[in-house]
Amino acid sequence: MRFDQRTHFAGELRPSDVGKTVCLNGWCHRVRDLGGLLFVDLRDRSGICQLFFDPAKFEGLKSLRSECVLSITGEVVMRSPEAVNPKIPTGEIEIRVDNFAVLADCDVLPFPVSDEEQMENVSEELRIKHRYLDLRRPSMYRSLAVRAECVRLIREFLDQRGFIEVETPIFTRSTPEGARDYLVPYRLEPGKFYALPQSPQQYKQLLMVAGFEKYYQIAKCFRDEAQRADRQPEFTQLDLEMSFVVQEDILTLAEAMTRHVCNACIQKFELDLDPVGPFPRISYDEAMRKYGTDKPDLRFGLELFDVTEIARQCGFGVFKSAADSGGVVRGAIYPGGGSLSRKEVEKLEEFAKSFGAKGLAQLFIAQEPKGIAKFLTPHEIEQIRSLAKANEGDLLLFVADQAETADGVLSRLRVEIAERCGLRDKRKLQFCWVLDFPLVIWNEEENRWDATHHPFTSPKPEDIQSLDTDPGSVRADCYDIVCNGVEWASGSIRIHDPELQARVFTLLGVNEATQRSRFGHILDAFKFGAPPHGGIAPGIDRLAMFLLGKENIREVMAFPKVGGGYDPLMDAPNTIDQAQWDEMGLMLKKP
RNA sequence: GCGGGCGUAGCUCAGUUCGGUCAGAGCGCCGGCCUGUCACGCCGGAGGUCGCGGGUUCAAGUCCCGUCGUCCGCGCCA
Repeated sequence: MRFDQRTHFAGELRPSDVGKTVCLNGWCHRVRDLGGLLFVDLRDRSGICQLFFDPAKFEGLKSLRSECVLSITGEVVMRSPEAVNPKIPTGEIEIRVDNFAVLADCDVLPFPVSDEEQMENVSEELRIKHRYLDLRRPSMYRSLAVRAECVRLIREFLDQRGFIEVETPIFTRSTPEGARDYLVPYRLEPGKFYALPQSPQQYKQLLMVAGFEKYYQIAKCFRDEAQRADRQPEFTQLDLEMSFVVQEDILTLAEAMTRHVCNACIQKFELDLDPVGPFPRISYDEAMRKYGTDKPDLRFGLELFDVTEIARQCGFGVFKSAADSGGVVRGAIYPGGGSLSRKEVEKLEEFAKSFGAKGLAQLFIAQEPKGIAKFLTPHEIEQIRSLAKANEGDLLLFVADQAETADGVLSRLRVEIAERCGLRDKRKLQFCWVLDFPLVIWNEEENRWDATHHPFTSPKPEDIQSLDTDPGSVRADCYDIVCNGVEWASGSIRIHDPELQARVFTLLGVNEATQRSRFGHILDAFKFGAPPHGGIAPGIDRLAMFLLGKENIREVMAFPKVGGGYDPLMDAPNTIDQAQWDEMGLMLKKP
């Protein structure tokens, strides 16, 4: 089809363009047919401009339907003062159309594309099935534009500092550690499979051995695990690695980059966010002690407190037995919670139970303390009040259980309390560093040590001596960036000494034969002059979520999948032809 | 793997408590009217396997059982 090329973008026309004859290409956003005159809002990537049609001059105006594709020529004219629309940037002018052509018709739409308010409630599956329509909405375009700008700023920042961007393979080998792999059958040897990378971890270390020194990649990662609002089966990380660095070098670089990228985006897109400040640093131990989690939301205080020692001595059976059986008694503070109704407190208890608490003991701080006060002496109550830094009118909530359970419950309760108290400031992106993770944690079920981060993470040099005697006490050169209670980036200094790497593998229960078969390539590589190196990997999708204030990762991905990893747009995954089964040498196992 | 919410017109929802004028609304769509709208307005109309299957009942959108889909969460996510 022939059509005239546009001379201008619809959203950029202003009174200064009055008198010009322009050609616009775009979509029919909305039609207003007043009988003796007709208006169309024409939309393109840049915005919206009102078109004026004189029905006396044209045939076929009935073919102007929502979301059809239009090409028009006409003259830019001023609107009369009372006809100005202050809601849109082009509202002072309109186009008097001389010629128009419908380049493509549009069927009845599955959802109201032009109505952002109604689109809020449209089912996600339907939006994703017709994503090409959903993405026509200016708000969706803007989300992807912010995301693209993040990536552009990252590239610019790292390129200026001498990094080289390298692509690593999507077809690689399975590493049974960590998440479940996505597998791709290998045609030439039936029974063998590629795996899609959970991250480019090993490749980037090999690039360090190769002497690239400063590498990054905007890398697709694949993990076959259950989805969440902020997790998709395939997602994107900024993967970066540097040689001849210590932990401080990575921290400095990553923090500077993050602040630069965020603040530039906030400014460019006029995002509803305060500038991102320096990142506080806290140790893993401190995070666990104060917040019960290694990803604390630091927009507010509400520190947890530990009353195990008081509990051990007290006359309250629930507390005492928990303390005596190796558990803990920890608590959270609800400022002003003394005025909550019984029903509201019950809701908090239900909340706690849904995360595994057996109960939620309450202590109301007042002239006449209530709740579990009757089981405690005035001295004990005062000790607890002091530990909790509580004042009159506050409510203290306690979980008595094994430390892991108590922390799990209380860390979530703390966030819930903050939410109810309006302490989760939407304007704030509170990044922080969490440092000094333990190298390994004991896996009760499998009866072995697991790597906290991954098996290539270096122990702190000063802790290596305890590797064999007291592995649980060994800290790692490992660091996370957390933002508003969400893990955003994770990194470490890597082991570059094959002997130390072998010792760590042995600690993790990976025997020598398995080390050879599964990690031989990287152990070999390290024998040929591996430099000290380390890196970090922040999530690109989540960064876009932070900046846009989105709770859902699908809002910042062009073509996301729904719940079970299903893509309603492509109808994938799907069956394959018998010939493809045969060619792959595969058969379906009968259930 | 588990728990909870939702599933009724193209879209968003009401109706499900307590089975019986209960096939409804707004938007969209179609037709008509309309010379300054911008969520245009007014009049009229079409449109439904109440997710699917089974059961109870004289009678099921409504109650029971099963199942599928989706959303949120738990487990999982080196």
